[in-house]
Amino acid sequence: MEETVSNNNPPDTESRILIAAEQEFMAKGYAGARTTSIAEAAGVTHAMLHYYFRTKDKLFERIIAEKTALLKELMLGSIDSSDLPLDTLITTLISRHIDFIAANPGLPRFMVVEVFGNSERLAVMRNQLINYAPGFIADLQRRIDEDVKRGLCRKVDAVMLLIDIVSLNLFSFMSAPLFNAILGADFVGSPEFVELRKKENIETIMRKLKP
Amino acid sequence: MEETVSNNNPPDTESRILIAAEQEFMAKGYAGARTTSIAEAAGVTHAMLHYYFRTKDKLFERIIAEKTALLKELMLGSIDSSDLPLDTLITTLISRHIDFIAANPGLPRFMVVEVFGNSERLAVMRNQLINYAPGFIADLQRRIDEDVKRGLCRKVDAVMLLIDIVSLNLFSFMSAPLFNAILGADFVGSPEFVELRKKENIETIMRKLKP
DNA sequence: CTTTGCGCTAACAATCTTGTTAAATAAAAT
DNA sequence: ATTTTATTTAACAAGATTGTTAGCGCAAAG
Repeated sequence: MEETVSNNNPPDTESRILIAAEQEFMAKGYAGARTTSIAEAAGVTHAMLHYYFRTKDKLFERIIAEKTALLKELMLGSIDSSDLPLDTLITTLISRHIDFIAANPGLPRFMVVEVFGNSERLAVMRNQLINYAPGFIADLQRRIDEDVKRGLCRKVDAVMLLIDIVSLNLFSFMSAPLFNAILGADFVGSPEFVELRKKENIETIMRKLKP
Repeated sequence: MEETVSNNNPPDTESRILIAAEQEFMAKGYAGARTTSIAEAAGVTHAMLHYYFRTKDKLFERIIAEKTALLKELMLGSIDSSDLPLDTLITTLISRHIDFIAANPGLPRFMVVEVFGNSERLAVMRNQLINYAPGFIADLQRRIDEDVKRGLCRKVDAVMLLIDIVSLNLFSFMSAPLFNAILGADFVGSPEFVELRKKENIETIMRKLKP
């Protein structure tokens, strides 16, 4: 098994670089990040960064891979819950998604800026996740269609529904400074805001589905 | 009156630099943009860029100012229509907003990355727009409350409603490559997608408001 | 004990990037 | 026509940024 970053031992050089790199890349993006700053933050010579990861690019790919793995976990978790009744499923989906975002506050912005907006990087990530998505979407559509027949749900496209959910969940966290400017300092990220958005978005989506 | 960029004369040096700078900054962000690339794309010596705009920073501020002016126009237009009935107002709001985004495809991403996510730059933009926002929000809340009393509308917070609208409208356009990967090449940006999102988002928001 | 390999450091180097400057040219004013 | 001002160019320069390399020390393997 590979060595993990988070154990009780003091982190070794490689881990320290990875931790610093994650912070720097998330805060400033690929173009804005400096390998020297990363090395400094990690408390190592900047030559060490190249010794362990060769290039800035490869170090970045490594961080992207970690983040992709996180998304994969999230998706697997969603698929796990897919035998719940439709309304419970969607409530759980939104709730889990927002909890995930709250636990990884910088991630949405990072993903949109560095991956979702970049076709090449997106293709790489897509290949890592492609096995999970289509099955889940088809499954969700089937579930919706069943409930439509029973008169419990309006006819809705699963992809459009997921787009709505992701949009509603992600945007406010991506634009945290904007929303803090509107709603008061440090409101986004507070447990109250997290719960508020959950409730609000679940309500919005449920009403969209009601016949 | 100040000289505009878009007239029939061949654009002068300053305009050419501005056009190239806009493209470069929108495509790569502040950190990723190179003044030499901008100068090259504009077909001028890179010294000219410094002659006209002194520094990369000042050039960037100029682009930000232009984009802020665009947003200001959008907001003014929204306030103009604020004497319509509530449902028409919101339909118009969403429709106008999405048309605006479709006419300025790179803008949402640029704004979120370079402004909404950056407290200092956000403060500058906020000062340019602050005169318009609070009045509009208060106005909208008053309109909602009126309709609530008449039993035409559910009790909803105007700020939360606007957050929902902006989230639903912006996110898919910001993540165009992601959505194209899901929905098929070049789907986002097509007139069909624009109209689809309009319809979908209006429907979503209307259902959120229904008593 | 010696040797091998790994982690590490310090110094160096190539290229990129932003910004300056002195001088040439064109345009405008007097 | 002459002076003044604005625009442009080419060359230069400082510093940042990524990446390399030669060699040191140390621990483990032989």
